[in-house]
Amino acid sequence: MARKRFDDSNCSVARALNEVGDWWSLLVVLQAMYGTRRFVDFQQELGIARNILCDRLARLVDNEVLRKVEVGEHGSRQEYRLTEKGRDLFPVVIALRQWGDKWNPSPEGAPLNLRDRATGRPITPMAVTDPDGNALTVRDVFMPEASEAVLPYPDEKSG
Amino acid sequence: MARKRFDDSNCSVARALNEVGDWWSLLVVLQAMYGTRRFVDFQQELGIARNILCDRLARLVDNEVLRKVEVGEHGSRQEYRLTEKGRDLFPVVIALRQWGDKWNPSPEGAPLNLRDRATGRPITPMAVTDPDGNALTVRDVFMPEASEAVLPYPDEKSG
DNA sequence: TAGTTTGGTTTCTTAAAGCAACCATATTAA
DNA sequence: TTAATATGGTTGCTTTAAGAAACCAAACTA
Repeated sequence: MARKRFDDSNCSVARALNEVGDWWSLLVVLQAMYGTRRFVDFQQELGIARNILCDRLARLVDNEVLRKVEVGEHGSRQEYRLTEKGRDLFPVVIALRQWGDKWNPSPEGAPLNLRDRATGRPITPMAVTDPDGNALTVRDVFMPEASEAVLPYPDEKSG
Repeated sequence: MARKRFDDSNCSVARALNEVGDWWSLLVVLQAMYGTRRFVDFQQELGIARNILCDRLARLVDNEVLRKVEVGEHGSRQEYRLTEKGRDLFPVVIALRQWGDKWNPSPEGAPLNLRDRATGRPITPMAVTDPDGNALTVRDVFMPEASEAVLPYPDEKSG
């Protein structure tokens, strides 16, 4: 690939993608959210090559998205658990899932629905909102610092 | 790369990543949200190789995230504009940005802040919520269909 | 004591990313 | 009128990552 790195980008999206923006990392995190903790389980559930899984797990640990924990008496078993930083990717994963469900509906039919464990009620669709909870589209927002008043998204006549 | 494809995966996150899960696609979408529409502008702002940009734009058009529009009398100028599907990635991008700002703060200092164009008020942090707007963590939710009651995320004692 | 589980590493092949040069059309500037 | 420049690519080459499969060592299990 000869990938470009974005460590030093002053765009936080680019920096975020640097950590979880490759094909597998976010799926590993998702799988961890499903409860998977063991190397072999990640490998089987995702169908990922072992060397790539190794690399991704190590990088996610380096970036403190996962934590490697020795379990068992003699340290022969490891677990990979989400850190707070990792669990904090929940909104990202759910936003992506909802986008996928909306625009590329599952061939299987019903999308996965998540519910509040306490009340049994379904989660609500994610949206960017103002402090009153009103949804905002990309056209409703602007960046105060931006010199171009037109940013971030100019309206189009026919679109 | 010899990348694995997820077109037929019945996981909508995997299918979503299939469309916008590579290094560049989401940055192209982000740039489009900033108002960029022209090939050369994408190229300069992102510092992406031209052939890769070509490929990504074509794929985003194929996937109906972008729309290619001929502008100018003689069709010598094109613009790439977000479709509704593309604009609908706004929550994904913002969730990712907020995660990046929280966990990998900009070396430059202040994170980019977005405000409601109408009221000037800042957008709120994104969260997965119940119908009353209460934030839910990954530990607060479950999947009704899942045979394993423990899914999606088992609590850990020391985590 | 032989087999299995676990968590890897190594080697090799394939394919994608990045760079730079090239190219055709259209506009602008001299 | 001609030359330069902007635009939107394409082509060829090199580097590097992804994927598959084999190998491996420690520990547990039958």
